[in-house]
Amino acid sequence: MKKNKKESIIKSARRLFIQKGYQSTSMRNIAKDADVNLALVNYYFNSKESLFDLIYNEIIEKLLSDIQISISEDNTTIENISYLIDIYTELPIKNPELTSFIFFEIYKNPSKLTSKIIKIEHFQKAINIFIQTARRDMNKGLIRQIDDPGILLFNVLSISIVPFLGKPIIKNTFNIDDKTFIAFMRKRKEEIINIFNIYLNPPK
Amino acid sequence: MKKNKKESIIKSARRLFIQKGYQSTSMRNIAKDADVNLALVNYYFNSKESLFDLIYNEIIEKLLSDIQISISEDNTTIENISYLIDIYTELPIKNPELTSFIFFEIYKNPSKLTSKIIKIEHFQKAINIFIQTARRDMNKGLIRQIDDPGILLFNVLSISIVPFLGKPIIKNTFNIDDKTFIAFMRKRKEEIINIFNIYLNPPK
DNA sequence: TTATAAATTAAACAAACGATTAAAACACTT
DNA sequence: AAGTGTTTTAATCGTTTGTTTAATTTATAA
Repeated sequence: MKKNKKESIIKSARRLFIQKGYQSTSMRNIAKDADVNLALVNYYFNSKESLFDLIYNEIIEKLLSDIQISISEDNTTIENISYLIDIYTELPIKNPELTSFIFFEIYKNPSKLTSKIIKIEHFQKAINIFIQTARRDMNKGLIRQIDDPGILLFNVLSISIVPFLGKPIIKNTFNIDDKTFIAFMRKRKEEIINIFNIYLNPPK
Repeated sequence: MKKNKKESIIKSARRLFIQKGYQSTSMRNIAKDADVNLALVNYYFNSKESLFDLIYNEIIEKLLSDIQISISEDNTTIENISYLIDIYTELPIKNPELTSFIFFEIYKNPSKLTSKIIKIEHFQKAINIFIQTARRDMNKGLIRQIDDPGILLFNVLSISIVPFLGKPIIKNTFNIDDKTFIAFMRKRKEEIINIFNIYLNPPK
């Protein structure tokens, strides 16, 4: 439990920022949680905002790199979709509170994301690969002709990431525990893949 | 601009709470926006929290009643799905900031939703109608055999509501304006209906 | 008009906030 | 052991927060 104090500040800050958001997390919260003097937080990280930015960027990069490694032109479109759904089903199972953090913090300050545009170029690149692969598979007759593969990708991401945004709603509404919820999500994962499989199957 | 002061406080509070969330909205913000003395806010509504609850409940009720009126056993499953997608595509177009407000405030305090369980009974009722209608249409051979119609409903809701949670992300990533965004959403609406149409079409 | 209640205000409360200061404790080299 | 730079601390700064007080204005009724 000794450990480097700087590290434990980051650890506490990450946990609290993700759990309660920027506004609801105070520097005193962080200091107390890390078992460290308040002034030390400002000593290492000059301000609350810069500490937050550190954690924010860290998370965005992780998320974008995940989407990148799952999409490849060596895959079929169906495979790309399956991997995407899999990753974005499993990732929030491991980090249950991450998605709503992302959404809300971006929502409140979209420009912060724009400043990370360099990393987003990789994201855009992955999108292009997905679209090109889909066009290729359309020409091959492997999948149905669709207007805009970008919308398809968007729909895949939408449907896979939403449960974890709405987790508290779902858990409360249907009155289920964490284990049941995760089982529900895994079952749903197969179902979603099935939906896109059937949808993309070219009509005879 | 005269109007009842109590009403204009509610109006300002609603706008600010939705826009900035609970924590980032101060009583002084609200008072100034409503052009009213600070103490008057506490005079009419005893505390910040109870003022927030008022608005919160109002919004939840609106949202749940919308889902209720779109689902009916007189519809086919395809119709139920189409109406749902339509409503939840159009609703956030009119109230762009509503969805992320809902998600985040529920996320931070799920128990607040539980206390509205009476209203949620109506929601549950609508869910049951959807499921029964789906089972009926399965027996009729109108739609494909599916394991769990609840998951289907859940997927429909997921895919239709997500764009507005991610609106700032999308707008920034793809660098588009509001009009283009709305057009994109409307186009996508047809696409989504199409996906479920094809998916549910019973295999010969 | 006068009495009574409701609406509205200025002022202040204690508590919490992010940030800074200046001093103390520590680690390290010479 | 003395000196030096880094790490850590207690204390405090000026603001902002939600809420309350007590006084004042306005509306209502007798």
